Amino acid sequence: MSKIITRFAPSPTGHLHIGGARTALFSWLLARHYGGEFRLRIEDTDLERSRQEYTDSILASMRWLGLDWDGDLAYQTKRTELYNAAVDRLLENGTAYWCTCTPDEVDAMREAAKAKGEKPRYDGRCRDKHHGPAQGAVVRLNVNAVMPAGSRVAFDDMVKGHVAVSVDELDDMVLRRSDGMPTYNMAVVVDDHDMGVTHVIRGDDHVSNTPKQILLYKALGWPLPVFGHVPMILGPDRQKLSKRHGARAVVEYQKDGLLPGALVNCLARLGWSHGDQEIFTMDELIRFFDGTNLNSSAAAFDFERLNWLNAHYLHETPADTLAELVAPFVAERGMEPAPDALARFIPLYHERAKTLIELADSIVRLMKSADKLDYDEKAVAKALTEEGRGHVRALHSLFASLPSFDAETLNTALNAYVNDNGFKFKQVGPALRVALLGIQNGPHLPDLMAALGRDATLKRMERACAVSTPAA
RNA sequence: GUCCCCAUCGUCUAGUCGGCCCAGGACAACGGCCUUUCACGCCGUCAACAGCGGUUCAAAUCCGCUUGGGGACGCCA
Repeated sequence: MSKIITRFAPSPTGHLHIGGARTALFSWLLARHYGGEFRLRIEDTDLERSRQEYTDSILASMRWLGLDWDGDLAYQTKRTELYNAAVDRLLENGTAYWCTCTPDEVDAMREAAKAKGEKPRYDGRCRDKHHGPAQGAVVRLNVNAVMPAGSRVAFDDMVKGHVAVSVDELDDMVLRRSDGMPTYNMAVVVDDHDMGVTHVIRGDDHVSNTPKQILLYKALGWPLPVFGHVPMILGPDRQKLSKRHGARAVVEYQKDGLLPGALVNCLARLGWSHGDQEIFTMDELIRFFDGTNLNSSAAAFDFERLNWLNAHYLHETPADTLAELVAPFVAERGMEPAPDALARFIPLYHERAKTLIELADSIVRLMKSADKLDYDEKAVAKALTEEGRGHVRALHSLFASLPSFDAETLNTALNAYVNDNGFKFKQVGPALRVALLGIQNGPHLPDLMAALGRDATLKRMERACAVSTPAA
Protein backbone atom coordinates (compact mmCIF):
# COMPACT_ATOMS: atom_id res chain seq x y z
CA MET A 1 0.00 0.00 0.00
CA SER A 2 1.36 3.37 -0.95
CA LYS A 3 1.85 6.06 1.64
CA ILE A 4 -1.32 7.68 2.81
CA ILE A 5 -1.58 11.43 3.18
CA THR A 6 -4.29 13.11 5.20
CA ARG A 7 -4.85 16.76 5.93
CA PHE A 8 -6.68 19.20 8.08
CA ALA A 9 -7.82 22.39 6.39
CA PRO A 10 -9.29 24.95 8.77
CA SER A 11 -10.33 28.41 7.69
CA PRO A 12 -8.91 31.13 9.94
CA THR A 13 -12.23 32.76 10.73
CA GLY A 14 -12.34 31.66 14.36
CA HIS A 15 -10.55 29.62 16.99
CA LEU A 16 -10.19 25.86 16.62
CA HIS A 17 -13.41 24.41 18.00
CA ILE A 18 -13.90 20.90 19.29
CA GLY A 19 -15.61 19.69 16.14
CA GLY A 20 -12.64 20.75 14.07
CA ALA A 21 -10.27 19.40 16.67
CA ARG A 22 -11.85 15.99 16.42
CA THR A 23 -11.69 16.02 12.64
CA ALA A 24 -8.05 17.00 12.88
CA LEU A 25 -7.44 14.27 15.46
CA PHE A 26 -8.99 11.57 13.27
CA SER A 27 -6.98 12.69 10.23
CA TRP A 28 -3.84 12.83 12.30
CA LEU A 29 -4.43 9.41 13.84
CA LEU A 30 -5.11 7.80 10.49
CA ALA A 31 -1.87 9.19 9.08
CA ARG A 32 0.15 8.21 12.14
CA HIS A 33 -1.38 4.75 12.29
CA TYR A 34 -0.36 3.97 8.73
CA GLY A 35 2.94 5.80 8.93
CA GLY A 36 1.76 8.38 6.42
CA GLU A 37 1.77 12.15 6.41
CA PHE A 38 -0.53 14.67 8.01
CA ARG A 39 -0.62 18.04 6.31
CA LEU A 40 -2.07 21.32 7.43
CA ARG A 41 -3.59 23.86 5.09
CA ILE A 42 -5.05 27.24 5.94
CA GLU A 43 -8.11 27.99 3.83
CA ASP A 44 -8.00 31.74 3.81
CA THR A 45 -9.62 32.55 0.49
CA ASP A 46 -12.34 34.45 2.30
CA LEU A 47 -10.39 37.69 2.53
CA GLU A 48 -13.16 39.40 4.46
CA ARG A 49 -13.24 37.08 7.44
CA SER A 50 -9.79 35.52 7.56
CA ARG A 51 -7.48 36.80 10.29
CA GLN A 52 -3.87 36.04 11.08
CA GLU A 53 -4.62 35.88 14.80
CA TYR A 54 -7.00 33.00 14.18
CA THR A 55 -4.37 31.12 12.22
CA ASP A 56 -2.01 31.60 15.17
CA SER A 57 -4.66 30.46 17.60
CA ILE A 58 -5.48 27.35 15.56
CA LEU A 59 -1.82 26.41 15.33
CA ALA A 60 -1.38 26.93 19.06
CA SER A 61 -4.34 24.68 19.79
CA MET A 62 -3.03 22.00 17.46
CA ARG A 63 0.30 22.04 19.26
CA TRP A 64 -1.37 21.98 22.64
CA LEU A 65 -3.34 18.91 21.62
CA GLY A 66 -0.16 17.28 20.41
CA LEU A 67 -1.17 17.16 16.75
CA ASP A 68 1.98 17.88 14.79
CA TRP A 69 1.95 18.23 11.04
CA ASP A 70 4.32 17.28 8.27
CA GLY A 71 5.84 19.66 5.78
CA ASP A 72 5.17 23.35 5.49
CA LEU A 73 1.90 25.05 6.22
CA ALA A 74 -0.03 25.72 3.05
CA TYR A 75 -1.92 28.98 2.65
CA GLN A 76 -4.49 29.04 -0.11
CA THR A 77 -4.01 32.73 -0.76
CA LYS A 78 -0.44 31.95 -1.80
CA ARG A 79 -1.41 29.41 -4.40
CA THR A 80 -3.65 31.35 -6.73
CA GLU A 81 -1.59 30.49 -9.84
CA LEU A 82 -2.35 26.85 -9.20
CA TYR A 83 -6.08 27.46 -9.08
CA ASN A 84 -6.04 29.74 -12.09
CA ALA A 85 -4.18 27.13 -14.10
CA ALA A 86 -6.78 24.53 -13.20
CA VAL A 87 -9.67 26.82 -14.05
CA ASP A 88 -8.02 27.63 -17.38
CA ARG A 89 -7.73 23.93 -18.13
CA LEU A 90 -11.43 23.46 -17.51
CA LEU A 91 -12.22 26.44 -19.69
CA GLU A 92 -10.08 24.90 -22.42
CA ASN A 93 -11.52 21.42 -22.25
CA GLY A 94 -15.04 22.79 -22.32
CA THR A 95 -16.19 21.77 -18.85
CA ALA A 96 -16.30 25.35 -17.60
CA TYR A 97 -17.62 28.61 -18.98
CA TRP A 98 -17.77 32.32 -18.26
CA CYS A 99 -20.96 33.61 -16.74
CA THR A 100 -21.95 37.26 -16.68
CA CYS A 101 -25.05 36.94 -14.54
CA THR A 102 -25.11 39.32 -11.62
CA PRO A 103 -25.60 38.08 -8.07
CA ASP A 104 -29.07 39.63 -8.11
CA GLU A 105 -30.05 37.73 -11.22
CA VAL A 106 -28.85 34.48 -9.70
CA ASP A 107 -30.78 35.20 -6.54
CA ALA A 108 -33.91 35.72 -8.59
CA MET A 109 -33.38 32.36 -10.30
CA ARG A 110 -33.06 30.64 -6.96
CA GLU A 111 -36.19 32.29 -5.66
CA ALA A 112 -38.07 31.20 -8.74
CA ALA A 113 -36.88 27.61 -8.39
CA LYS A 114 -37.83 27.63 -4.73
CA ALA A 115 -41.30 28.88 -5.57
CA LYS A 116 -41.73 25.92 -7.90
CA GLY A 117 -40.70 23.56 -5.11
CA GLU A 118 -37.37 22.81 -6.72
CA LYS A 119 -33.89 22.97 -5.35
CA PRO A 120 -32.68 26.59 -5.47
CA ARG A 121 -30.01 26.74 -8.16
CA TYR A 122 -28.43 28.58 -11.04
CA ASP A 123 -30.17 27.63 -14.27
CA GLY A 124 -27.14 27.52 -16.55
CA ARG A 125 -28.31 30.22 -18.90
CA CYS A 126 -24.76 31.32 -19.82
CA ARG A 127 -23.63 27.82 -20.71
CA ASP A 128 -23.79 28.25 -24.47
CA LYS A 129 -23.24 31.95 -24.75
CA HIS A 130 -19.48 31.61 -25.10
CA HIS A 131 -18.70 34.70 -23.08
CA GLY A 132 -15.07 35.61 -22.71
CA PRO A 133 -13.37 37.07 -19.65
CA ALA A 134 -15.17 40.23 -18.65
CA GLN A 135 -15.33 42.64 -15.76
CA GLY A 136 -17.41 41.09 -12.99
CA ALA A 137 -17.78 37.72 -14.73
CA VAL A 138 -17.30 34.41 -12.95
CA VAL A 139 -16.33 30.97 -14.22
CA ARG A 140 -18.80 28.16 -13.68
CA LEU A 141 -18.60 24.42 -14.09
CA ASN A 142 -20.73 22.92 -16.85
CA VAL A 143 -22.02 19.97 -14.90
CA ASN A 144 -23.43 18.15 -17.88
CA ALA A 145 -20.21 18.46 -19.81
CA VAL A 146 -18.74 16.23 -17.14
CA MET A 147 -21.59 13.84 -16.50
CA PRO A 148 -24.82 13.41 -18.45
CA ALA A 149 -28.12 14.54 -16.96
CA GLY A 150 -29.81 11.79 -15.04
CA SER A 151 -26.62 9.95 -14.09
CA ARG A 152 -25.53 9.53 -10.50
CA VAL A 153 -22.38 10.63 -8.72
CA ALA A 154 -21.41 8.03 -6.16
CA PHE A 155 -18.61 7.37 -3.71
CA ASP A 156 -17.82 4.94 -0.93
CA ASP A 157 -17.34 6.84 2.27
CA MET A 158 -15.09 5.51 5.02
CA VAL A 159 -17.76 6.10 7.60
CA LYS A 160 -21.03 6.44 5.74
CA GLY A 161 -20.60 3.71 3.20
CA HIS A 162 -22.07 4.09 -0.27
CA VAL A 163 -23.46 7.54 -1.01
CA ALA A 164 -25.04 8.52 -4.31
CA VAL A 165 -26.67 11.67 -5.67
CA SER A 166 -28.18 12.47 -9.03
CA VAL A 167 -26.13 14.99 -11.03
CA ASP A 168 -29.43 16.77 -11.60
CA GLU A 169 -29.21 17.91 -7.99
CA LEU A 170 -26.00 19.76 -8.70
CA ASP A 171 -25.90 23.15 -10.32
CA ASP A 172 -23.25 24.90 -12.35
CA MET A 173 -21.28 26.13 -9.40
CA VAL A 174 -18.92 29.06 -9.47
CA LEU A 175 -15.28 28.03 -9.71
CA ARG A 176 -13.68 31.42 -9.92
CA ARG A 177 -15.18 34.47 -8.35
CA SER A 178 -15.38 37.84 -10.04
CA ASP A 179 -12.43 38.98 -7.93
CA GLY A 180 -10.33 36.20 -9.40
CA MET A 181 -10.21 34.10 -6.23
CA PRO A 182 -11.16 30.44 -6.48
CA THR A 183 -14.20 29.23 -4.63
CA TYR A 184 -13.91 26.69 -1.84
CA ASN A 185 -14.74 23.60 -3.88
CA MET A 186 -12.30 24.53 -6.62
CA ALA A 187 -9.45 25.32 -4.24
CA VAL A 188 -9.99 22.19 -2.17
CA VAL A 189 -9.81 19.89 -5.15
CA VAL A 190 -6.73 21.56 -6.58
CA ASP A 191 -4.99 21.59 -3.22
CA ASP A 192 -5.84 18.06 -2.22
CA HIS A 193 -4.61 16.81 -5.56
CA ASP A 194 -1.51 18.96 -5.50
CA MET A 195 -0.64 17.93 -1.95
CA GLY A 196 -1.14 14.28 -2.81
CA VAL A 197 -3.92 13.82 -0.27
CA THR A 198 -5.18 10.24 -0.36
CA HIS A 199 -7.75 10.37 2.44
CA VAL A 200 -10.02 13.32 2.98
CA ILE A 201 -11.38 13.22 6.53
CA ARG A 202 -13.78 16.05 7.24
CA GLY A 203 -17.04 16.94 8.90
CA ASP A 204 -20.40 15.58 8.00
CA ASP A 205 -21.46 19.00 6.75
CA HIS A 206 -19.30 18.42 3.70
CA VAL A 207 -21.04 15.34 2.33
CA SER A 208 -23.03 17.45 -0.05
CA ASN A 209 -19.86 19.10 -1.33
CA THR A 210 -18.29 15.78 -2.18
CA PRO A 211 -20.29 15.06 -5.35
CA LYS A 212 -19.43 18.56 -6.58
CA GLN A 213 -15.78 17.95 -5.93
CA ILE A 214 -15.90 14.55 -7.56
CA LEU A 215 -17.16 16.27 -10.69
CA LEU A 216 -14.13 18.54 -10.59
CA TYR A 217 -11.75 15.61 -10.16
CA LYS A 218 -13.36 14.02 -13.20
CA ALA A 219 -13.27 17.22 -15.25
CA LEU A 220 -9.59 17.59 -14.42
CA GLY A 221 -8.88 13.92 -15.00
CA TRP A 222 -7.48 13.39 -11.53
CA PRO A 223 -7.80 10.26 -9.37
CA LEU A 224 -10.25 10.41 -6.50
CA PRO A 225 -9.09 10.33 -2.87
CA VAL A 226 -10.93 8.27 -0.27
CA PHE A 227 -13.52 10.33 1.59
CA GLY A 228 -14.48 9.94 5.23
CA HIS A 229 -17.17 12.15 6.68
CA VAL A 230 -17.26 12.12 10.44
CA PRO A 231 -20.56 13.05 12.05
CA MET A 232 -21.05 16.39 13.71
CA ILE A 233 -20.67 17.00 17.38
CA LEU A 234 -23.88 18.19 19.00
CA GLY A 235 -24.52 20.04 22.24
CA PRO A 236 -25.99 18.23 25.26
CA ASP A 237 -29.43 19.18 23.94
CA ARG A 238 -28.60 17.44 20.67
CA GLN A 239 -28.60 20.72 18.79
CA LYS A 240 -25.67 21.97 16.79
CA LEU A 241 -22.95 23.18 19.13
CA SER A 242 -23.14 26.93 19.64
CA LYS A 243 -22.24 29.70 22.06
CA ARG A 244 -24.97 28.90 24.50
CA HIS A 245 -23.49 25.45 25.09
CA GLY A 246 -20.49 27.02 26.73
CA ALA A 247 -16.96 26.19 25.72
CA ARG A 248 -16.60 25.30 22.08
CA ALA A 249 -13.09 26.45 21.36
CA VAL A 250 -10.11 24.38 22.35
CA VAL A 251 -8.45 27.44 23.92
CA GLU A 252 -11.33 27.71 26.35
CA TYR A 253 -10.68 24.21 27.63
CA GLN A 254 -7.06 25.10 28.05
CA LYS A 255 -8.03 28.16 30.08
CA ASP A 256 -10.42 26.07 32.13
CA GLY A 257 -7.50 24.03 33.36
CA LEU A 258 -8.13 20.86 31.40
CA LEU A 259 -5.36 18.57 30.25
CA PRO A 260 -4.89 18.06 26.50
CA GLY A 261 -4.72 14.30 26.93
CA ALA A 262 -8.17 14.29 28.49
CA LEU A 263 -9.69 16.35 25.69
CA VAL A 264 -8.04 14.19 23.05
CA ASN A 265 -9.27 11.04 24.75
CA CYS A 266 -12.76 12.44 25.04
CA LEU A 267 -12.85 13.56 21.41
CA ALA A 268 -11.50 10.25 20.19
CA ARG A 269 -14.35 8.37 21.84
CA LEU A 270 -16.90 10.55 20.14
CA GLY A 271 -17.77 8.60 17.03
CA TRP A 272 -15.06 6.02 17.39
CA SER A 273 -14.60 3.08 19.69
CA HIS A 274 -12.31 0.21 20.44
CA GLY A 275 -14.47 -2.32 22.22
CA ASP A 276 -15.16 -1.31 25.78
CA GLN A 277 -11.97 0.65 26.29
CA GLU A 278 -12.51 4.17 27.60
CA ILE A 279 -9.05 5.42 28.40
CA PHE A 280 -6.36 5.57 25.79
CA THR A 281 -2.84 6.90 25.68
CA MET A 282 -1.79 8.65 22.47
CA ASP A 283 0.21 5.57 21.53
CA GLU A 284 -2.80 3.36 21.96
CA LEU A 285 -4.95 5.68 19.88
CA ILE A 286 -2.39 5.55 17.09
CA ARG A 287 -2.14 1.79 17.38
CA PHE A 288 -5.90 1.18 17.35
CA PHE A 289 -7.16 3.89 15.01
CA ASP A 290 -7.15 2.24 11.60
CA GLY A 291 -10.15 3.96 10.04
CA THR A 292 -12.64 1.30 11.09
CA ASN A 293 -15.13 1.33 13.96
CA LEU A 294 -16.20 4.84 13.07
CA ASN A 295 -19.75 5.64 14.06
CA SER A 296 -21.96 7.26 11.46
CA SER A 297 -24.45 8.97 13.75
CA ALA A 298 -24.05 12.39 15.31
CA ALA A 299 -22.86 12.47 18.91
CA ALA A 300 -23.64 14.87 21.74
CA PHE A 301 -20.64 16.23 23.57
CA ASP A 302 -20.68 15.07 27.16
CA PHE A 303 -19.03 17.59 29.47
CA GLU A 304 -19.43 15.25 32.46
CA ARG A 305 -17.37 12.62 30.75
CA LEU A 306 -14.68 15.16 29.94
CA ASN A 307 -14.53 16.16 33.60
CA TRP A 308 -14.23 12.56 34.67
CA LEU A 309 -11.48 11.91 32.15
CA ASN A 310 -9.69 15.07 33.18
CA ALA A 311 -9.74 14.07 36.84
CA HIS A 312 -8.34 10.72 35.82
CA TYR A 313 -5.52 12.28 33.78
CA LEU A 314 -4.77 14.76 36.53
CA HIS A 315 -4.41 11.99 39.09
CA GLU A 316 -2.17 10.05 36.75
CA THR A 317 0.12 13.00 36.06
CA PRO A 318 3.34 12.89 38.13
CA ALA A 319 3.57 15.65 40.75
CA ASP A 320 6.57 17.36 39.18
CA THR A 321 4.89 17.56 35.80
CA LEU A 322 1.79 18.85 37.49
CA ALA A 323 3.88 21.57 39.14
CA GLU A 324 4.91 22.87 35.73
CA LEU A 325 1.33 22.74 34.51
CA VAL A 326 -0.25 24.60 37.43
CA ALA A 327 2.47 27.22 37.72
CA PRO A 328 0.85 29.55 35.16
CA PHE A 329 -2.51 29.21 36.88
CA VAL A 330 -0.96 30.00 40.25
CA ALA A 331 0.80 33.03 38.79
CA GLU A 332 -2.46 34.13 37.24
CA ARG A 333 -3.89 34.23 40.76
CA GLY A 334 -1.21 36.63 41.87
CA MET A 335 1.08 34.16 43.62
CA GLU A 336 4.70 33.40 42.87
CA PRO A 337 4.72 29.71 41.88
CA ALA A 338 7.88 28.85 43.81
CA PRO A 339 8.95 25.27 43.04
CA ASP A 340 9.42 24.29 46.68
CA ALA A 341 5.97 25.55 47.66
CA LEU A 342 4.42 23.73 44.70
CA ALA A 343 6.24 20.56 45.66
CA ARG A 344 4.99 20.81 49.24
CA PHE A 345 1.36 21.60 48.47
CA ILE A 346 0.54 19.64 45.34
CA PRO A 347 0.53 16.24 47.05
CA LEU A 348 -2.23 17.47 49.37
CA TYR A 349 -4.57 18.10 46.46
CA HIS A 350 -3.26 15.78 43.80
CA GLU A 351 -6.05 13.26 44.33
CA ARG A 352 -8.68 15.82 45.18
CA ALA A 353 -8.51 18.27 42.27
CA LYS A 354 -10.33 17.70 39.02
CA THR A 355 -8.82 20.54 37.00
CA LEU A 356 -5.71 22.68 37.09
CA ILE A 357 -7.91 25.56 38.19
CA GLU A 358 -9.17 23.67 41.22
CA LEU A 359 -5.64 22.65 42.01
CA ALA A 360 -4.33 26.21 41.64
CA ASP A 361 -7.11 27.63 43.82
CA SER A 362 -6.35 25.16 46.57
CA ILE A 363 -2.63 25.74 46.41
CA VAL A 364 -2.97 29.49 46.39
CA ARG A 365 -5.06 29.22 49.53
CA LEU A 366 -2.13 27.49 51.21
CA MET A 367 0.48 29.88 49.88
CA LYS A 368 -1.22 32.99 51.17
CA SER A 369 0.09 34.60 54.31
CA ALA A 370 -2.22 34.21 57.31
CA ASP A 371 -3.47 37.77 57.16
CA LYS A 372 -4.57 37.39 53.53
CA LEU A 373 -6.62 34.27 54.12
CA ASP A 374 -10.34 34.70 53.63
CA TYR A 375 -12.84 32.80 55.70
CA ASP A 376 -16.06 31.28 54.52
CA GLU A 377 -18.81 32.77 56.69
CA LYS A 378 -20.81 29.62 57.00
CA ALA A 379 -17.76 27.59 57.88
CA VAL A 380 -16.77 30.07 60.57
CA ALA A 381 -20.27 30.17 62.02
CA LYS A 382 -20.45 26.43 62.13
CA ALA A 383 -17.01 25.45 63.37
CA LEU A 384 -15.32 28.43 64.94
CA THR A 385 -17.73 28.72 67.81
CA GLU A 386 -16.69 29.74 71.28
CA GLU A 387 -15.87 26.13 71.98
CA GLY A 388 -14.11 25.67 68.68
CA ARG A 389 -11.86 28.63 69.28
CA GLY A 390 -11.06 27.27 72.68
CA HIS A 391 -9.74 24.10 71.06
CA VAL A 392 -7.76 26.09 68.53
CA ARG A 393 -6.10 28.10 71.32
CA ALA A 394 -5.28 24.99 73.28
CA LEU A 395 -3.87 23.28 70.21
CA HIS A 396 -1.90 26.39 69.38
CA SER A 397 0.15 26.19 72.54
CA LEU A 398 0.41 22.44 72.19
CA PHE A 399 1.74 22.67 68.64
CA ALA A 400 4.03 25.56 69.52
CA SER A 401 5.87 23.34 71.96
CA LEU A 402 6.18 20.28 69.74
CA PRO A 403 9.78 19.10 69.30
CA SER A 404 9.28 18.57 65.59
CA PHE A 405 6.57 19.46 63.11
CA ASP A 406 6.13 16.43 60.91
CA ALA A 407 2.79 14.78 60.13
CA GLU A 408 3.49 11.83 62.40
CA THR A 409 4.20 14.00 65.43
CA LEU A 410 1.26 16.26 64.72
CA ASN A 411 -1.08 13.33 64.33
CA THR A 412 -0.03 11.88 67.64
CA ALA A 413 -0.31 15.21 69.40
CA LEU A 414 -3.71 15.95 67.94
CA ASN A 415 -5.10 12.55 68.84
CA ALA A 416 -3.67 12.77 72.31
CA TYR A 417 -5.35 16.14 72.81
CA VAL A 418 -8.71 14.75 71.74
CA ASN A 419 -8.52 11.47 73.60
CA ASP A 420 -6.84 12.56 76.81
CA ASN A 421 -9.43 15.26 77.36
CA GLY A 422 -12.37 13.04 76.48
CA PHE A 423 -13.41 15.10 73.47
CA LYS A 424 -14.96 13.79 70.28
CA PHE A 425 -12.92 14.43 67.17
CA LYS A 426 -15.90 16.14 65.64
CA GLN A 427 -15.66 18.83 68.30
CA VAL A 428 -12.06 19.61 67.48
CA GLY A 429 -11.28 18.70 63.87
CA PRO A 430 -13.67 21.00 62.04
CA ALA A 431 -12.64 23.99 64.13
CA LEU A 432 -8.98 23.36 63.42
CA ARG A 433 -9.60 22.89 59.72
CA VAL A 434 -11.58 26.10 59.37
CA ALA A 435 -8.93 27.92 61.37
CA LEU A 436 -6.25 26.70 58.99
CA LEU A 437 -8.08 26.90 55.68
CA GLY A 438 -11.07 29.16 56.11
CA ILE A 439 -13.28 26.45 54.62
CA GLN A 440 -14.73 23.23 55.92
CA ASN A 441 -13.16 20.67 53.61
CA GLY A 442 -9.61 19.84 52.79
CA PRO A 443 -6.68 17.50 53.25
CA HIS A 444 -5.94 15.34 56.24
CA LEU A 445 -5.10 17.73 59.10
CA PRO A 446 -1.64 16.47 60.09
CA ASP A 447 -0.50 16.41 56.47
CA LEU A 448 -1.88 19.88 55.97
CA MET A 449 -0.09 21.34 58.97
CA ALA A 450 3.18 19.62 58.18
CA ALA A 451 3.07 21.06 54.65
CA LEU A 452 2.20 24.51 55.96
CA GLY A 453 5.03 24.38 58.48
CA ARG A 454 4.97 25.44 62.10
CA ASP A 455 5.15 29.15 61.50
CA ALA A 456 2.28 29.40 59.01
CA THR A 457 0.18 26.94 60.97
CA LEU A 458 0.44 28.88 64.21
CA LYS A 459 -0.13 32.22 62.50
CA ARG A 460 -3.27 30.94 60.87
CA MET A 461 -4.56 29.63 64.18
CA GLU A 462 -3.91 33.00 65.82
CA ARG A 463 -5.60 34.90 63.05
CA ALA A 464 -8.61 32.58 63.16
CA CYS A 465 -9.19 33.22 66.83
CA ALA A 466 -8.92 36.95 66.31
CA VAL A 467 -11.17 37.01 63.27
CA SER A 468 -13.97 35.07 64.81
CA THR A 469 -13.99 37.14 67.94
CA PRO A 470 -16.87 39.61 67.79
CA ALA A 471 -15.57 43.09 67.11
CA ALA A 472 -13.56 44.18 70.13
C1' G B 1 -39.43 23.10 -0.20
C1' U B 2 -35.64 19.65 -2.60
C1' C B 3 -31.60 16.32 -1.81
C1' C B 4 -28.25 13.60 1.48
C1' C B 5 -27.29 11.30 6.14
C1' C B 6 -28.67 9.20 10.92
C1' A B 7 -31.78 6.30 14.73
C1' U B 8 -29.35 0.74 21.25
C1' C B 9 -29.93 3.10 28.65
C1' G B 10 -30.37 10.65 30.27
C1' U B 11 -25.11 10.72 27.61
C1' C B 12 -20.80 8.18 24.91
C1' U B 13 -21.01 3.45 23.11
C1' A B 14 -20.31 -2.60 22.54
C1' G B 15 -23.10 -5.65 19.76
C1' U B 16 -17.63 -9.39 13.39
C1' C B 17 -21.15 -12.16 8.11
C1' G B 18 -29.03 -12.78 12.11
C1' G B 19 -28.99 -17.28 16.99
C1' C B 20 -23.96 -17.23 22.67
C1' C B 21 -28.23 -10.43 23.96
C1' C B 22 -35.18 -11.09 28.09
C1' A B 23 -28.72 -6.57 25.21
C1' G B 24 -22.46 -5.60 27.71
C1' G B 25 -19.10 -1.38 29.31
C1' A B 26 -18.34 3.73 30.75
C1' C B 27 -20.14 8.80 32.40
C1' A B 28 -24.17 10.80 35.15
C1' A B 29 -27.89 9.67 38.96
C1' C B 30 -29.08 6.85 43.30
C1' G B 31 -27.66 3.43 47.48
C1' G B 32 -23.68 1.32 50.34
C1' C B 33 -18.48 0.47 51.98
C1' C B 34 -13.91 3.04 53.20
C1' U B 35 -12.87 7.62 55.95
C1' U B 36 -10.86 12.70 61.55
C1' U B 37 -14.03 16.44 56.78
C1' C B 38 -14.19 16.74 51.35
C1' A B 39 -12.45 14.11 47.45
C1' C B 40 -10.19 9.49 45.64
C1' G B 41 -11.10 4.29 45.65
C1' C B 42 -14.30 -0.09 45.98
C1' C B 43 -19.28 -2.58 45.73
C1' G B 44 -24.22 -2.34 44.06
C1' U B 45 -29.04 -0.32 41.92
C1' C B 46 -31.83 2.20 38.20
C1' A B 47 -31.95 2.53 32.94
C1' A B 48 -32.23 1.35 26.00
C1' C B 49 -32.77 -2.03 20.80
C1' A B 50 -38.14 4.89 18.01
C1' G B 51 -42.96 2.69 15.79
C1' C B 52 -45.31 -0.54 12.32
C1' G B 53 -45.04 -4.15 8.73
C1' G B 54 -42.26 -7.92 6.31
C1' U B 55 -38.07 -12.00 5.32
C1' U B 56 -36.55 -16.22 8.61
C1' C B 57 -37.00 -22.04 12.54
C1' A B 58 -34.60 -17.46 14.73
C1' A B 59 -33.78 -9.99 14.07
C1' A B 60 -31.12 -4.92 18.03
C1' U B 61 -28.81 -7.13 13.80
C1' C B 62 -31.66 -7.94 6.75
C1' C B 63 -35.82 -5.23 3.66
C1' G B 64 -39.90 -1.54 3.37
C1' C B 65 -42.82 2.29 5.33
C1' U B 66 -43.80 5.90 9.22
C1' U B 67 -42.02 9.07 12.84
C1' G B 68 -38.12 11.72 14.87
C1' G B 69 -33.23 14.10 14.46
C1' G B 70 -29.09 16.23 11.76
C1' G B 71 -26.83 18.32 7.42
C1' A B 72 -26.66 20.68 2.64
C1' C B 73 -28.73 23.68 -1.06
C1' G B 74 -23.69 31.12 -1.72
C1' C B 75 -19.12 34.94 -6.15
C1' C B 76 -18.66 31.25 2.99
C1' A B 77 -15.56 27.60 4.15
